Amino acid sequence: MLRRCSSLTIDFNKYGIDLMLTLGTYNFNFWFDGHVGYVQLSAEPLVIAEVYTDGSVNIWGESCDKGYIPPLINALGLKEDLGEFFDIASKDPLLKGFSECCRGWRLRSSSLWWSLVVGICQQNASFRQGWGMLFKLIKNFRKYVRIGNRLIPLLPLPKDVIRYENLLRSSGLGYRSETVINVAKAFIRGDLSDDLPMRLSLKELEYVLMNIKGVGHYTARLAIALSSRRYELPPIDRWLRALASLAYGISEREVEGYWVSRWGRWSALAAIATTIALDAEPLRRALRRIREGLITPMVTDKPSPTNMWRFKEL
DNA sequence: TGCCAGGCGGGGT
DNA sequence: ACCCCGCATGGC
Repeated sequence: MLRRCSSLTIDFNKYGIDLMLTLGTYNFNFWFDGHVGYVQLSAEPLVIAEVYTDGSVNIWGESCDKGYIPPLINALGLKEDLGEFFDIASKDPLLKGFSECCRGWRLRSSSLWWSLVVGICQQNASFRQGWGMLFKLIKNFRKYVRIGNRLIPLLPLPKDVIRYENLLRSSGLGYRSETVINVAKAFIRGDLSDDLPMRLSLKELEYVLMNIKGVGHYTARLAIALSSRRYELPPIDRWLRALASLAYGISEREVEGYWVSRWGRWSALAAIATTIALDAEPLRRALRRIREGLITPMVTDKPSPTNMWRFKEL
């Protein structure tokens, strides 16, 4: 049970933010319904922002400390100026379409812990499978909080997944369960903490994360991007490597160096945006989309990054 | 029904 | 620095 700590209205247009896109991309049915979104700002103590697409915001918390504004700004990228990113994107063979449809998009950031879980679930799996795992994981842990007359599912914490390890397996994570456990133990030990992204350089952070068995370059860099709003290190996987090789006309081994020279401090954001632009379709189909110039998100009846919030099951 | 999918680590060379 | 393989699971 939470108390409403504060109500405010934010002029998201002033910041160039499209809330429908920002809340609706890579989100689940139980956190966004097309009208209102729930964004967890802190786990302990629990603080949740209830964000309506018209810009009104309620802050709900166990206790009403005043410190919720910086996390809110951070979670929604309120002060993030993506002008330079979209300038590069507007001339880019992969993201030209994205720069036209999606200027108001901002990445919703999440805690380092949850960002790692997200990354792990994308390993060696299709987009659909990975997000299906996360969906089931959240539901299986059955942690809810009541806001108004809604029950909002909460993220499991490191201590939860260690206590109920079996729920990872039954969420379909397969051998990835082991990696999630390793990460959870690192948080319990104190080797990892959610404030690490602010304290360490990105290279240091990457090094620390990669010390965990099951976390490699891809997962570490995706987690860094999702949790720190710093995007210098691109998570480049087989999928993006092949797509960039085709779009830029370079060999796969040249992709990472070229990607960074092209996108600079926006490298990881560009990688994530590419998945949105191509609806995270499996490689074959994504390659075909590039050849056919279909590089903006499409309206489909299948789950995609921009429409998956509409699905009650994944 | 096999085979593949936004990786990874451990084993080779 | 490379290359190669097995790996739990779910979807097709």
